[in-house]
Amino acid sequence: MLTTDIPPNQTIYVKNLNEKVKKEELKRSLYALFSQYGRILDVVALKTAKLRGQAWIVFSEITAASNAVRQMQNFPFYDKPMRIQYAKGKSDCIAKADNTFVPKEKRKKQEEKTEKKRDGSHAANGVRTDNNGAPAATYRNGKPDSQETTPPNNILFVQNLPHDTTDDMLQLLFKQFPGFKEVRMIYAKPGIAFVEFDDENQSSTAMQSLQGFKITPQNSMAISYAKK
DNA sequence: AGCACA
Repeated sequence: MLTTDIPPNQTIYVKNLNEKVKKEELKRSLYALFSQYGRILDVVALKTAKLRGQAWIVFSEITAASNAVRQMQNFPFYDKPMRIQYAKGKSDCIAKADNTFVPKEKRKKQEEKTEKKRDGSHAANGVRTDNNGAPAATYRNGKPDSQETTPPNNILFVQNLPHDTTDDMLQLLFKQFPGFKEVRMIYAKPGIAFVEFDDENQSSTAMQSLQGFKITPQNSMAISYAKK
């Protein structure tokens, strides 16, 4: 029996996570890593005995979840390969948007009755406030204007990072692009970093893909070429 | 291994 007999869900269930990573950092890194597949509505992680080492990532689209399940399968994350499946149930933030949310007390045997269609209430706005309808990432957009100000460089200059961003978090994001060499955080100046590639074609690809990428809902990465 | 939303 494969782990794939769970029906597709817009929420993915990730296990075999490194349990030493603190919860907030874990959530931020997961958000950063998985935003490349689509808009993320919520990331849930608990550190209780039963639930540590696991997380749920809620996408706005099932297709995003499917791609994430396939493409990030066994991805080495904090030195452990991620094991990814579809979640078994529906996430609360989705249920709230659905109006099918049942507060915690009557969680026991709650099954949906055969309601065919609730007209009117589609695309409900009850979704969590995490990202106010802003795109999770602008990785499909063309050239940012920061590109026009400084001539191309194999080293990128990244700004507007959360102040507790670590090299590893940035590395997770940038190392997916060919030619990645290294990340250098400037700890004396929180919020910025340099990311080096082998050549400027590669740095430019990474820049366009990650331009505006939201590491947190408040922090869109601003990427430009480093000055020579 | 472990499927929740404090």
